[in-house]
Amino acid sequence: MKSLSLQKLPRQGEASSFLLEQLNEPQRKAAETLEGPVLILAGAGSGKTRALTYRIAYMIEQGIRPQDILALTFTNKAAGEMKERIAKLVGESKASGVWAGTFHAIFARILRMEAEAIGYTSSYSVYDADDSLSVVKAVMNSLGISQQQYTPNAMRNAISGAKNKHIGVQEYQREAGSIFEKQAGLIYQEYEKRLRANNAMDFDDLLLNVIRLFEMRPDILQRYQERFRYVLIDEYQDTNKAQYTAVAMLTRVHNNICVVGDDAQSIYRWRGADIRNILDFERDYPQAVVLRLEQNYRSTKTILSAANAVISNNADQLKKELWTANDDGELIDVVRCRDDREEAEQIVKYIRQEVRSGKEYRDIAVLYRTNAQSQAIEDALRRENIPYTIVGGVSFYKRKEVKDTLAYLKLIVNERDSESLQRIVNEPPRGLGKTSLQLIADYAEREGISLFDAYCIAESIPGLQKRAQTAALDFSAMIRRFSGVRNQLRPDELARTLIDATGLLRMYEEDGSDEALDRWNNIQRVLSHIAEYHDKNPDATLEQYVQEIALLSDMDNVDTHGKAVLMMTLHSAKGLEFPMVILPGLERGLYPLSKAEQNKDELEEERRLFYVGITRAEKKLVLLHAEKRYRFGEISYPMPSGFLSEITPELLRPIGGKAIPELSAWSSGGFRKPRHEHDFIDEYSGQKMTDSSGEKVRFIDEDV
DNA sequence: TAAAAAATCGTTTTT
DNA sequence: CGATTTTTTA
Repeated sequence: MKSLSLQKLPRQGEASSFLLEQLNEPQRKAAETLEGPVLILAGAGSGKTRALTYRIAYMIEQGIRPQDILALTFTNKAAGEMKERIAKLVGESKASGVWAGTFHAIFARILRMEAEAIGYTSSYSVYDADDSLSVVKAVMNSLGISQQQYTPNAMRNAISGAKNKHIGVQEYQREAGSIFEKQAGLIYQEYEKRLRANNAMDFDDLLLNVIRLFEMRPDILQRYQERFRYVLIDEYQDTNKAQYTAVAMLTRVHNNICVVGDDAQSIYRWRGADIRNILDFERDYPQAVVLRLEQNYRSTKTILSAANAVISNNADQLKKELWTANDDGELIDVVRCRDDREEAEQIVKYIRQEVRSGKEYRDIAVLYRTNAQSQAIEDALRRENIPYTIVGGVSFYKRKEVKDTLAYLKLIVNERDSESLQRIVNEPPRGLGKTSLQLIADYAEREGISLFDAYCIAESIPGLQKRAQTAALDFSAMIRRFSGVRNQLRPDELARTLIDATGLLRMYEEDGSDEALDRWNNIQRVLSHIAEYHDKNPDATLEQYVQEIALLSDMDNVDTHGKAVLMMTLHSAKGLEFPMVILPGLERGLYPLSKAEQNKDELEEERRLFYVGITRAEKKLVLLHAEKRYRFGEISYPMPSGFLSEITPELLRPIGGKAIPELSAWSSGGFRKPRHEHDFIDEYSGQKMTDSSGEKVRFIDEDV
């Protein structure tokens, strides 16, 4: 056991390493305090990633073996960037030895290697939220629980919530009080049974099963404890109970755990993130060294003051004071718009103006609360020929044809994956309708065999039509044919011939409509993606590809250096920064969401989200809100967000109406009754404003 | 069985 | 409003 005193600790000014010279004082401390628990409270824009990468580089420089280091991040993108930056500091060969990835990706890898120990095979399937929802529906059906009374989504959330809190079926059922919870307990139990039967894990299982593995097999735990002598965790404020537990187990022996986070940026409570993990770190690790990175290098004084003012309204937080040596910068524009359409036009205007003054499109980001908001803005940008990239939304991987394609691949890797099987058994149509499917499923259940095995012996299923029998047999034979050669063929070739054999591509080709063509293209994209993957990982099997792709998000492929304005949700924007940030939709009911307004904790989370949004901006921040918005196909007249009045008025420049005197009145609830549209136009039409470039701009009445 | 028509829903945020 | 699911019809 090493102790701190054995460590070579350079005194102030006595830089021991070229690396450390490039850091400020607290960053350097963060980088050189290698042994024991370390908590780094890193404010927004304080060079957190820099401290972390230099720390790892310094470790390697100090002779720690790269493969002893485990760095856990929240997104694949963050992991990739970290690796890249480490490689720049210590060279590719050393950097590639470091284990860096998301919790889910790293744990999935561990589980693939140790699958047998917990009753899985290494070719287990990973179910995303959609898959698991569909299992919940099936379970509710078979248990005879009405989907009217409780929505499958609510049930899935209950199950996932329990898992994130590391609560198993037994415990959940024991603690269940309400009828809802009792029902959820039953569904939970059956759900687990089915996933296991399918040799499948959902996202939450990737964490839980690692804990189970470690609990059941101390020998295996010990191996990984030995292996990961140094563990670093980024975005610690967003870890959940399961992640906390797994990491605690891993680090118990060497106790070299270094976590970085900012409680003010915790925005995943709804997904089970437990802010106590970071708030209680000092209690959990009494010997912990606590460091604060409080100098912000990113934003102007104005932007930072606004952020500080907003977040100070939250009660529960660790004390830190973020400051900056940067200039005051421009005031923050608060733009009041007539409706969401005008809001989009205003955004266009700002982008235009910024580009005219010499900025690139990529310097600008539009960050919204909900994906639905992107539509109106997207239309306006397209109309105006402004290049843009939308992150997230309807994810590529969530599209029907892409999921179908992957389901075929998953099935040949894991025949027990009944979820994937049901998805594609009649896609394209093979003459296997609802009744036949039900008949086969019932038979499989009765005989206690897997769904796939039932398809293989379709000829002996009573009541099944001749035509359906042949279809089922042909289908299962095809799957088996490919399954048998899945380790002989190259993954890309295998995938291509399989998809060819399924007739999926042909179906869309024959359809010929624009939509079908689109789908055809998407399938081709998947296939070329596999080819690309094979080029990069020549030894990887299709099995590995299928498992890795399940953990990929749209965010991971975002090009922040491209030539387009970026549009995404605030959640996706965490960790990014832009010279100009535009935040639309600052209205009550939307931001904060109406659901959060009643609940203090949820309201505070919304506020942290706003804080994240503000602190993405380097130079210029624009806040917009509309007085009339289409929501749910209906017109609503929302009040401006209460968050707006939390910003010191001196930092704001109101545009589009007499916003200053009214801001506080609005947000304290003094907003007038929804007015009729003609009132509105009477009041504002023709009104002229001056924008920051000094030119006359017409805000209303400007129909494009 | 499959395609077309009608009804029903629902909205945070995502690894 | 738009996507998805259920019902009707060929």
